[in-house]
Amino acid sequence: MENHSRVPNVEVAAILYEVADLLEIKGVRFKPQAYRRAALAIETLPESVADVAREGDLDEIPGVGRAIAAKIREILETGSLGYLSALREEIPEGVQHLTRLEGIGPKKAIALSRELGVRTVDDLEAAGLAGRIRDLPGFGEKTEANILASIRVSRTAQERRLLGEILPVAREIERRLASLASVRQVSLAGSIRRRKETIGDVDILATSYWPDEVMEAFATLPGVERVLVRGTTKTSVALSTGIQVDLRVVEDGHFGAALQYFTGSKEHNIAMRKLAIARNWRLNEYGLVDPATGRAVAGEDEAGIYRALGLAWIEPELREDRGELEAARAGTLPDLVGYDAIKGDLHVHTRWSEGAHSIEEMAQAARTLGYEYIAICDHAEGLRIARGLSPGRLADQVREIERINRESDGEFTVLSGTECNIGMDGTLDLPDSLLADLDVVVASVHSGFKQSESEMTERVLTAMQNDHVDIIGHPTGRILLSREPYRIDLAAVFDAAATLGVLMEINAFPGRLDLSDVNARAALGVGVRFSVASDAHRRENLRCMELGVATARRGWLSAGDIANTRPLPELRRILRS
DNA sequence: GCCGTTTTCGGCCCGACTGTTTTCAGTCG
Repeated sequence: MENHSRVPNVEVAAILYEVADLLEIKGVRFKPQAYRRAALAIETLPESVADVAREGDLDEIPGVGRAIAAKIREILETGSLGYLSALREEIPEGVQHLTRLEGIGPKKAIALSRELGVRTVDDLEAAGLAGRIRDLPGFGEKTEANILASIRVSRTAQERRLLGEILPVAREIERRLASLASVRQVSLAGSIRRRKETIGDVDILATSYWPDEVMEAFATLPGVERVLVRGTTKTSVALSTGIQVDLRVVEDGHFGAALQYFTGSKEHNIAMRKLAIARNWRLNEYGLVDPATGRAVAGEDEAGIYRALGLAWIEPELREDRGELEAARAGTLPDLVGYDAIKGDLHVHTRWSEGAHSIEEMAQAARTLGYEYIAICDHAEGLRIARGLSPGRLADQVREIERINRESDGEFTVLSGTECNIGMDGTLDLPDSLLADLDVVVASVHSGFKQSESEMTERVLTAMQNDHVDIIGHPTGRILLSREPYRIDLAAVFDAAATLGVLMEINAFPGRLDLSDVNARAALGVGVRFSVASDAHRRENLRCMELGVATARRGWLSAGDIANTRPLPELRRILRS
């Protein structure tokens, strides 16, 4: 009999995060940090926090001491936390909403609530339009105008956007800045350099001896709608698309320190600064400095800073304070899969089902990318909405692929395949006799997302038992910013995948990135191997492979963990074993 | 509330920008 100790890690973490937010609003010092640290550790824990609690090992989680361990146990047993309820009672209703507005922190939110009785953003807007904010102590006309502007921005701009949407925009700005005569070096920084799956705003770093010229050029780039902040080292603008871009300009000699600092993550940097303090140094965006002598120990390049702190250089994708500093000290950082390591794409659609291009067009585009092979995995009959192929049509497609390979120069191979549908009971929508003739069988869930966790887990495990299944496609079904993953016991799925030799897909489509970085790392930990695949529906989509590789890198994967970094003969052996 | 290459107690990351202030608090990243 299951008790409710299946509260997912993310829910436990969410409660602790809210406690941190409310404590911060109360003006409590240091505790918010402690709760956030514990929440982050639980969010990224490879195993279920409920299992850890059952073993009595909660206090072994970094950042979890006696007090927070007790609160976690309460959450696991009751599904809620009395301490949080009490905090909610204490904080005036709505203050939390107000702090989400740019420029309003805990102090201003409390003042607005206490003095004006503001409860909602709508209340706040009414007070601002009536000119009642400017008379509060510590506020003025400009603050009032800024608050009204923040409300307008919050109504148009989305909170976060897909990496795949932002990356091209950021690269275009980077390119324009690099072309300025006054700019010496320029780099993307922040979460976009770390290739996080969603991005709040774009951070760019440049070096120059004429920062004012750079800032002027930046503030007048095409697409800039509003200048939010304008200084000599930092300028922030809002693009007409609602995307915020921050540019920092420093001198050349500080490039490494500034790049390290502005790349983050915040948690990674805090851990770095603690290492500096332990050596009686200081780390900031201008360098690693010995305060006793005022001399810079390092700062021109990133590697020098890591080296001075006794660490190997850490790839940006790993900088989340998830153990990378310890690994860098011990010399056990993974040799991350390179962006150029992919030799083929194992999940591609064509015009035969819902794709836009022919098999030959997709193959030609893949060849242009330097690939050696591509697997055509159109939907099967179960997905009528995607014009899935009947067994007869699929047999036709296999013959067509054979013809294309026969007529090719032999340097590129089209593999036959399918993305078959895993039915509600785990059965596949193609007969085994046909699956046996295909090179690559991807099996994915496309419907019935509301099943219970045990039903969904059983369903996927059943599909994996089929000897012909090589890969589980987009294993959690999530759609970033719109659909939550379905409930499934991933630990059980990963164990089975490792045992059966079934690959887990890291689907590189911009809105999926499924498995996620954290899930991929958990799977890696139990010996799972992967396919990183574009799920392309047209030629241009093949390029989103980059996003999947980024996710794999954030999940600590090496090339050897990914089947489609292997040359074709070796790939064939992996698929058949 | 956590934690220890200074520590089981006394610390806890650091600087830029803005606005309302006459020397600094609040906010952000």
